[in-house]
Amino acid sequence: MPAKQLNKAYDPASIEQELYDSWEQQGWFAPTGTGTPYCIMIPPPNVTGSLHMGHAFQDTVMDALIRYHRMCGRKTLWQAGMDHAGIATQMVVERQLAQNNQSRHDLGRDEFVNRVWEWKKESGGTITRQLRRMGASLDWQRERFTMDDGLSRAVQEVFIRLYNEGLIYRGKRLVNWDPKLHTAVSDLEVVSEEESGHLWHLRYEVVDEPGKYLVVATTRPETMLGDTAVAVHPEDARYSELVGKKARLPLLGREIPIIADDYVDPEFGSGCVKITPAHDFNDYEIGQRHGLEQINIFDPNAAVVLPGTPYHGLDRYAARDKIVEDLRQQGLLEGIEDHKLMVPRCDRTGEVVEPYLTDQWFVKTAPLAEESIKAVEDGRIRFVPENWSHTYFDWMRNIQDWCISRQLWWGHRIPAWYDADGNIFVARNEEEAAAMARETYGAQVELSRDPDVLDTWFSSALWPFSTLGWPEKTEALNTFYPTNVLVTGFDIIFFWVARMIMMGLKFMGDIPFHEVYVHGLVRDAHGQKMSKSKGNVLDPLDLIDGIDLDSLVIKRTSGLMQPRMAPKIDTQTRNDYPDGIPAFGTDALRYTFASLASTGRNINFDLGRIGGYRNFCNKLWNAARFVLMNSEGKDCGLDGGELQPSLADRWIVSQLQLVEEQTHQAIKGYRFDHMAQALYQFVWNDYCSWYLELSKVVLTSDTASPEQQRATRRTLVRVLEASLRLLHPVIPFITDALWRDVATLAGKNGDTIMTQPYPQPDPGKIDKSALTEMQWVQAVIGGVRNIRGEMNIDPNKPVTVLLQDASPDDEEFLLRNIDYLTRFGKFESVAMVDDRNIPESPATALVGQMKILVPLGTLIDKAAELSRLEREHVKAIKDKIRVQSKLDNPNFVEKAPPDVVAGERVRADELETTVSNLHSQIERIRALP
RNA sequence: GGGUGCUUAGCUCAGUUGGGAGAGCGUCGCCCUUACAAGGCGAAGGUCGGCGGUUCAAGCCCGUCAGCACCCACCA
Repeated sequence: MPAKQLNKAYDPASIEQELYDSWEQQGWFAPTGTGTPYCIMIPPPNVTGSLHMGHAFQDTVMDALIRYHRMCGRKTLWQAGMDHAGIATQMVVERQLAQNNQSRHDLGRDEFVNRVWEWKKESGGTITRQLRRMGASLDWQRERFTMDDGLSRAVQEVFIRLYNEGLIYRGKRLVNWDPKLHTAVSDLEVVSEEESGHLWHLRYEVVDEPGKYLVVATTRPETMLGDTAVAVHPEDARYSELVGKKARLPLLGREIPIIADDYVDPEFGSGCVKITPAHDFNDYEIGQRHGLEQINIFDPNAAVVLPGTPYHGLDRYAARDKIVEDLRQQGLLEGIEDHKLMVPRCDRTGEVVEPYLTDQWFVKTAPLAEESIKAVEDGRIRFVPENWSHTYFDWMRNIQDWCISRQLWWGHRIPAWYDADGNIFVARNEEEAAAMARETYGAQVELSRDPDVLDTWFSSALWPFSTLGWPEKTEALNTFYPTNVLVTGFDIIFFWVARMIMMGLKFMGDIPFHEVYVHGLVRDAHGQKMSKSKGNVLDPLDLIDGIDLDSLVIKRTSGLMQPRMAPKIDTQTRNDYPDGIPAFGTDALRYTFASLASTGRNINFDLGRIGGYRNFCNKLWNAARFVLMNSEGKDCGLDGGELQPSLADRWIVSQLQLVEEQTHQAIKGYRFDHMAQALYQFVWNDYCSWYLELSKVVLTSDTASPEQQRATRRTLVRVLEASLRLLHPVIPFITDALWRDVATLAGKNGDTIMTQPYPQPDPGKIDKSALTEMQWVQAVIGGVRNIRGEMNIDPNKPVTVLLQDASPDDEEFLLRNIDYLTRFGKFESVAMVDDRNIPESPATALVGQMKILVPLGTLIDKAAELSRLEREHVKAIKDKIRVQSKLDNPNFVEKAPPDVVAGERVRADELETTVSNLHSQIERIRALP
């Protein structure tokens, strides 16, 4: 494509979609070659999900790693797939049914599950479409779903093996129960937050001691219906004589024991605690210790089931009100105080979770955890940043058994059957279970299957090997397991990371990944969590495509949990984005994420930054246009021919080696922010601001030789081409679009940049003398530019430049680079002077010992020049004092390393000259009329 | 109650064996210079949260205090 066809301005929308389609159609996302395998498993997004900023960030990081390693020649797989998300998905479909006034029970289990599958087929792939918009080079050919046949088989296999080893058991335990969903949830799925409540003080009479009573304090008076004891501290003198006696439970009149237990804090409240083993986790423990009865008082809706009492059928909160009122009337309510308490809610439904006694399945985790702790301790698995391993250890060392059964319909059905006596047969299918039963009984018996399904995280835990074909011994497993790195947020270390490690070690006999790169959570520009209710959510696709203000407002204010927030969000949004959000394109978004990917902490997404990176893309785009204009159809040294590289050519090639090295190092340490900054600096400052401008001197010169022009064109094209490859992992679209135009000019062949080798630094190409000389050129030009800027000299007005006190090196540099200097500083002329012929009133700048003089004659703005010089003078004096005081300190000279001392001496000398030069210059300007 | 992390320019953040304080955005001044005004050139701006210690030398190491954020936990 000829250069003139490149648009003048970078327009992401016009390139991105087309390129992605071509990548996918060509099959370039699949692993190829014979290199060392490299594999990342995508954390499978929920099938109900849509892309949020956290995904977009995480996927950018993973895609950058994948593209980098693919270009480095590794046989690279980024495993695609989705999670069936049990609760979330079931809720979506139930909500749809509810719109037609149906419940899942109206449909029946089979029909309901069919309906979920249908929904999944129609709208379950939103997020995979969005991933494509992000440029994610996932191997879609291998896409898996946690409920597909292969993965379901893995789930069943794992369940059966764990059961047979005694690592899965079934039992009646107190679990977290969601009374709305009618299912148990695991500890992790419960989030407790502080809420305002009350502390009720109740009087329990002591049996056989008329008039004597104990006062218990509770935040949940309704649970008193299930009390089976009152506890005091064993050493609490106030109550020691009562221990062993009985208390009479108010309202019901049951007699319950008064017991002593260390758990009770004598300082808190009255020092007496009511014990409800069936509805409180602590009380459950105490009940176990003391052999107390467990009285369940709720049905699955958390309504009271105590036939014959006035509370039967009341919801837990209605029961609370009535109980408190009844106690008051009987004079048994000692008092009520306000109280802050932690309220446990289900993270999916927001419902207050009820501790509830039910039969559930559990994984016995301790034996699995042991090996998993070792794997991190001995470094087989490394957390990045390292401190997350503490979080991991902490949890693993105190791990509780994992409740894996859910009373839902959508999920992997538990492979267990029961006979009429409640005997359990865990098997691959009903026939097998029946055969087992026959063996036990010697006769055919009626079996019923366990209705429950497994926790979604159970199948997620197998993801690193189930996706690769386990339990078959597949080639893919052999090649890609263990995977290289897991990229994830710290919020699911317990849910997922820990469990994958346990399952991987158990069933593969090896770790699931070598490294865990833990990133922060994406927040808004001020560190606030992005949430619908705060109205500060940014949709990655809106940043890519742009969105007008009204649409944004509508999006943010519709479907709110608290509709009364809408006006506030409306105003706030109109304030923050008066013109809506412009389209930045995927590459700019990705570059922004990369630049924010520093270790560990939160990622505050500042809209101000994405604009800067869009501009960076535009810069790159236009640099490419410039290069194409100047090299297409011209001799770029492809056919051989002598080359005479300029200083700038040698310099930029040297800088390229340095930035290549930095880039490799940055990726190795997962410091995408460093990578982004190094490449930004190189492309914008070194390549565009300096090199492209310097190249014009050769390209447009009448006197430059063909050898010089050839060398410059060659350098121009090759450094651009290498830069595109360096940048490609982060900004895949623009780099491929440009590369396809630039490649042949740089002597490269291929259909896409994706599969080109990643640039490797060659120390042999670093030309130190070029670096030194270029630094001098930059300093001289900088000095003159500074004078121009500060003196307000018209940028177009050529100036005479004189150099004083030049060393032989300075003179040599000047001679060699006079073309650069005249062109860049808009010099009218440049010459050496000695003390005798310095002009009347020059502005000055210093380069080492050398003085740059720009005679201004009567044009000089005396005040401006003085203030400029004085600023520098003060700074130099401060530096000088600091350095000198160091050198005056004998301890420093004795104890600091010699090279440091020597360095300071050199610096002191330089500053000495600088100060005196500036001083005399100031005197001279002052002396002017 | 335990634990972790953070505090550096107006804003968002880098600063990895302790040795001359940085970037982007924003601000100010001058320029529509033939790749790019989504641009060019120049400039201003910081007692690195407070205090103490170690050291010749501390943004960096140690202690302590303050503030912020998050995680875990059974105070009824």
